[in-house]
Amino acid sequence: MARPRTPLLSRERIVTAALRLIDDEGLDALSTRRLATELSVSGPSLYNHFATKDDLLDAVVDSVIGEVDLSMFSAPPGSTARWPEALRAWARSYRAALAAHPNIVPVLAQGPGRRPNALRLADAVFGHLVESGWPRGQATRIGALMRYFVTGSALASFAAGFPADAEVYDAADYPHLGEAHRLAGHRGTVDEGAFETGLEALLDGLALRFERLPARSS
Amino acid sequence: MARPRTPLLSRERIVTAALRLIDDEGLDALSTRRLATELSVSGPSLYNHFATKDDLLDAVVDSVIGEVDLSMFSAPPGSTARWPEALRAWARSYRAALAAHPNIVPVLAQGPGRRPNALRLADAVFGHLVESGWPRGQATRIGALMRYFVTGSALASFAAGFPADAEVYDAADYPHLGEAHRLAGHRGTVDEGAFETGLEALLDGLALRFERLPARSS
DNA sequence: ACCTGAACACCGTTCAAGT
DNA sequence: ACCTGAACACCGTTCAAGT
Repeated sequence: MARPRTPLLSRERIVTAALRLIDDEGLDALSTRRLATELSVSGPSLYNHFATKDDLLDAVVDSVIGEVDLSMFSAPPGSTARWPEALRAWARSYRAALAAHPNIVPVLAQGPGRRPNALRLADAVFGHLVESGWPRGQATRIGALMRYFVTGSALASFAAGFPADAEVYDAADYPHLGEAHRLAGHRGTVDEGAFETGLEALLDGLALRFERLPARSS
Repeated sequence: MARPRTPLLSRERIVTAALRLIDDEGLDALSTRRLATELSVSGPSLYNHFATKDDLLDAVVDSVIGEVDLSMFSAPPGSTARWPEALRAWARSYRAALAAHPNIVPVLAQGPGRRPNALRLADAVFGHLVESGWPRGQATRIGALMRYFVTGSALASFAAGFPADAEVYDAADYPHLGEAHRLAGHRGTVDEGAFETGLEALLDGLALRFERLPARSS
């Protein structure tokens, strides 16, 4: 065929197909050749749009991060003590975006790198915390620890991590896990409950620290 | 050569070499052929000791989990309100074990599966919380959320995730990240500080919930 | 500029053959 | 039981060739 008069591929079409493949069959299922087949082109065609497979993965990751709502960080001025509400709403949106694509979370958890949406996210959180009265050092730490918690919670279902067959949990070896085989059945509620409990505990703990902050000038 | 009179390989030798390869060069550098070369045998030899590469990875992961200290959960009886101290000590040991081998954390974060050390860990945490007075449902959630936080914090350095070259952080795009290029220089202290802040906030938040629990009979 | 087939250096895994 | 070389069906990526 050689060059068609209207391009067969675009970065967007490739990213969409790659994400679907990862969602449906896991990160290991994404090979350049397989993806090309899915798009009805030959393998090397992809290299006209992305320099390497890693570059392509970066674009997939950033498209997922782009789904995270950041609007709560540009609230009207004067609402300075609203940071816990903003953080709560953001954490839920962040988790929802990642949990929709759990297979790609290990890639994304490596940090913002040069991905624009990831950098925008970090900027919005940090900026909001500083404007709310947190010292810059503390704001950095809070951004980090929130990312730890959210990515950890989206990385894999806690409940689904336990095998569903009861005979795994020999009472002699694991005296307290007798009911663990039932976890997989409740995976949605267990993970949701753990996330919400952890989020509220974190926000409460941070609020205690915020109250102890020396008075600020503003 | 064929079968030597004293075996060239053992599961332990293979696991040790695999972990070193992963630590030194990353998860992608671990191939069965490369690992075999490192061990001075031919590729297929490994299949006498592990059924698949995934089985081998499972063994590597479990050897890392085996380093986590669980002794704080078998404290003398009567110390029922000691769960925050136990959780704190455990979380630090857990994080230290994972942070020593960050490249394998994505694999390990998928859940305990059938790995004995991972199941032992889950059993110890859950058992201790229940014996301390937490309802079983809450104990499950706390085990989950602590794993979220610890694996998230060990998965990747927050600080190292930001590029060290200042020109990435265009002030027009990211108004608050002007100093972010310095993060990589402080990666140890930033990540340590974020982990400790988050851990204490979580424990404080959980303690508030523990106090609100209806009185228990015992 | 954008696609192709051929080619290179890799993979994980199977299997018959050797001791 | 435990190792070997040969083989199979895959990889990511490069490159010359086509329009």
